[in-house]
Amino acid sequence: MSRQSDRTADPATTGRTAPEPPSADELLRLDRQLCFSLHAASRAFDGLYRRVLRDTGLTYPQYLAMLVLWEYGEMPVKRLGEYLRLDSGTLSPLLKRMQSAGLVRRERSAQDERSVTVRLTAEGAALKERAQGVPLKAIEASGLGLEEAVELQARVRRLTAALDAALADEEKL
Amino acid sequence: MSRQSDRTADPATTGRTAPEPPSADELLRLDRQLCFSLHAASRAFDGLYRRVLRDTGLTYPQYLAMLVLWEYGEMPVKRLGEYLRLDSGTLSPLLKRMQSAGLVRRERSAQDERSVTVRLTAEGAALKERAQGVPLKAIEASGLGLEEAVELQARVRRLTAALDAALADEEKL
DNA sequence: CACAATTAAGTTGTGCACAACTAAAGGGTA
DNA sequence: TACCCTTTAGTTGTGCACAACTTAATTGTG
Repeated sequence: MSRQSDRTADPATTGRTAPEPPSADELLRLDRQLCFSLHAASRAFDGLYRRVLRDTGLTYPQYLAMLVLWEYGEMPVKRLGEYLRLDSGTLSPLLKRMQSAGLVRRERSAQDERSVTVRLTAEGAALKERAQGVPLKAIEASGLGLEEAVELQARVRRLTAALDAALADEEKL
Repeated sequence: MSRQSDRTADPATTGRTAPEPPSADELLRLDRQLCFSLHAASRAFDGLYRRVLRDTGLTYPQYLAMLVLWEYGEMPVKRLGEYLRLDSGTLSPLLKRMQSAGLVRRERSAQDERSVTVRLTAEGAALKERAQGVPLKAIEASGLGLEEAVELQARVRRLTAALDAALADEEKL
């Protein structure tokens, strides 16, 4: 049941691109395919982790925050945001929910009253044991080998860097 | 300014994996890197499109919906959701906003009163011209060549299929 | 035909992401 | 010291995503 457009061949699906530059319509079609794929992949990934994390009670973003805290220990909100690429507008309510769940505490720093230090509670630290199985399940479900996962990670990281640079460097675009 | 853990070597960053299976801690670290990268890449992509789409007034998900409608024309909400991998819980309010913006109309189908057909308005169809420049700007900002973009698209699509299959096939996980 | 099961769309509630803004603390310089 | 500027969190408002549920129309089967 092909749902292909009946008008023209589609270089993005045939894998053959004509030597002349693609038309605006062809670019829109490629854009559709690439954007859809990335957007859908991101949400599929979220869905997988939602499922795998179910019995830990964590959401996917909360799991990401816990991964940082498990690995590096307590740190200011600011630094956590740098790791997670999130600002306080997202982190403040996220951390508030995690505090309500008993996973972390937040305390104003004594040295710098502007800064708030995020610490794991005993419960939060203990949750690491229950999350031990998560990465393996996720990698298995992704159908990627370890090597492939590492390579994909590097590639995607370069992509992010390029996108952020484009956004930051040229205010025009 | 390495922020590496001081305890063990990190196969995910050194690019060398020991022959023995990775420890649970190493898997958590790899998981952190891969999840972060994918999640951050997705949001960086969103951010780029948010910027590039600014003067069209479209959000990124709205642009994705418009891409489908521009390419394939009117269709039921159900089918639009299949293209976009979105259910009515997301699509209903999204389409309502797009209708308020004058981009689409929604009409109950006469043949099947359960179904709602989504159609572009003249204004919505005309917006395609103003969006002609979007894909090129996006691809340039991503630092990908056309070939690379196509290949990445295929790879990411396979990943999504694997994830969805894992979610659907085994209710255990 | 009658009635249960299915399907399509919408609604409700929760959480994430981000822009724009506010509040408070810290740092630098005239 | 007094003032301004920067930094750090937090708040507000909007939109997306999804689970769970509701409503209404259609289909299938006895």
